Amino acid sequence: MPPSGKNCLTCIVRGTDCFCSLPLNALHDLQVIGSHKRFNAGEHLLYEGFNADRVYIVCQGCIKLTASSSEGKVFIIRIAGPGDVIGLASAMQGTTYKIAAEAMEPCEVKVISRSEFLDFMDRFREVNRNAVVSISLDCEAATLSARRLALSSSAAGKLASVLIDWGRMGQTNGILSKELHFRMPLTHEELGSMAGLSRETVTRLLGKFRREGLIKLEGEQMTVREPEKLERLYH
Amino acid sequence: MPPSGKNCLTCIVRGTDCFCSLPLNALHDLQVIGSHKRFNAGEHLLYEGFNADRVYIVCQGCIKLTASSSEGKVFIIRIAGPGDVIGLASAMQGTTYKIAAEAMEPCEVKVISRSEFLDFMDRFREVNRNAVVSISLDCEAATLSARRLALSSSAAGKLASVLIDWGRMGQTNGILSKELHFRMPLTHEELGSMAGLSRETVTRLLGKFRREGLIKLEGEQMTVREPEKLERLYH
DNA sequence: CGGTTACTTGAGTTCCGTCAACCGAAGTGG
DNA sequence: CCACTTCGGTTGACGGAACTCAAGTAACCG
Repeated sequence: MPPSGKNCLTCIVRGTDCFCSLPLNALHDLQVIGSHKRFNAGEHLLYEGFNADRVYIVCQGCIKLTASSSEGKVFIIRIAGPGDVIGLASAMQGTTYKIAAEAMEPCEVKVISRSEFLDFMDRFREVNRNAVVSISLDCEAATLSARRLALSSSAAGKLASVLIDWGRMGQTNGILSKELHFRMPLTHEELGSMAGLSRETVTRLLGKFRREGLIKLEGEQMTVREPEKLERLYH
Repeated sequence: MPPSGKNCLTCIVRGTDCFCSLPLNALHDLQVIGSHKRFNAGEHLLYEGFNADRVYIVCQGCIKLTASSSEGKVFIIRIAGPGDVIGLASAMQGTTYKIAAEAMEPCEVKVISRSEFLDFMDRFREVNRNAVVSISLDCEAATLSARRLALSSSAAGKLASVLIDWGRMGQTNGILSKELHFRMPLTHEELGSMAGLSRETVTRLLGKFRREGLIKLEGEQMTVREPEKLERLYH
């Protein structure tokens, strides 16, 4: 059975920063409100500028949150996964979405209208609390992106920062290990979109990092051998 | 009498996105919790990395929210003013502050401990709602900064975007006017810190904008004559 | 008047984006 | 089965934009 199985009560997607970590009575409510929906890879859940009249809770799959310029340049702010809520900040303000959301693989989500979600928040203080934490996480992710782009003056620093942040999230070996070992399914193009760099520059830098022994690549597996050294490229 | 006069009930700082726009009973509570404090220009309210155990409500004055690199480079994420809450996102997550806050002029703030604030949120659903909106605004500001830095490839585009965003906030003529007229009290250094540019580049670009008739400068008064044209520099 | 802060301008240099060509793998369709 | 396309990655050459360094001006203030 997939993580969700369309049932919020038996769903195994939980965790400290997971929106769905709620007491049973709230989960009962969550189960019956909104609707379940699937998206294929490449499909958009929502677009920038649209009226923020609903929120999405990710049940399964990865979703790119992006901002685009009129010339077609794309910036990836964050990649949302199971347990994340999408569109919450804009919906809470009752304005328009400030970013777009695009499925990176086949995804399952729960769609809840703004008004329904507001009611849901009013009924349970835990929902309120989790919503606040969800938006806070969004806020931190955006802050981190901005800081990266503004403070690391070199392309190497920006890319290093993206790799390390990504690695710290998806680390597959123990936290205690000095090395970071993780899956890196993103294309150079996507890494570039996160770091504000061109695809070619990403290729060149990853090659350089590899040659210098800072990272190791084996297919989708990436190992950052010396996180501190990589981090110091920030300069 | 200054805007606040240390009394939340008679304070005139209100507005749609103001945290203190609350019903009377909540204001009564707000009046008695926390403590009132003053900061001189240049003093720090909080530093990056510190335990997020309190939040600040700005009563009066402007406060820079900044991120700094180890080399001393500074990035200004946002400038908070009366009615804004500082440190909320980090406090809600119970982690550390991700940014620093520095008074730009003599300021008055209300300091509330994290636990006291959480209680306050639990007592009034309106406080909850306003806290959510406050964090959402933070989130949007950070997103805007990130988008600016990532998507505008030229320095001119970044600076233009900072000027226009600043202008739209502090506009002193009617909203209907095509031109943006506003106070620009920031130094070139500060503008650079917001746009991710060096001080010299800001000087050169402002000169260029002025020579091209895109903006007009009279002391602290700035007029953006052709916002659309300036905005198109985004390229 | 000296000291500080902000702004201005010039010269030199480097970094990275762009353009272009090319490779290998995977998928598609007749 | 093979020609064709697409996608992701790689590498080289080039040029321009912006950073840095440096020197100098202007305004303000005790």
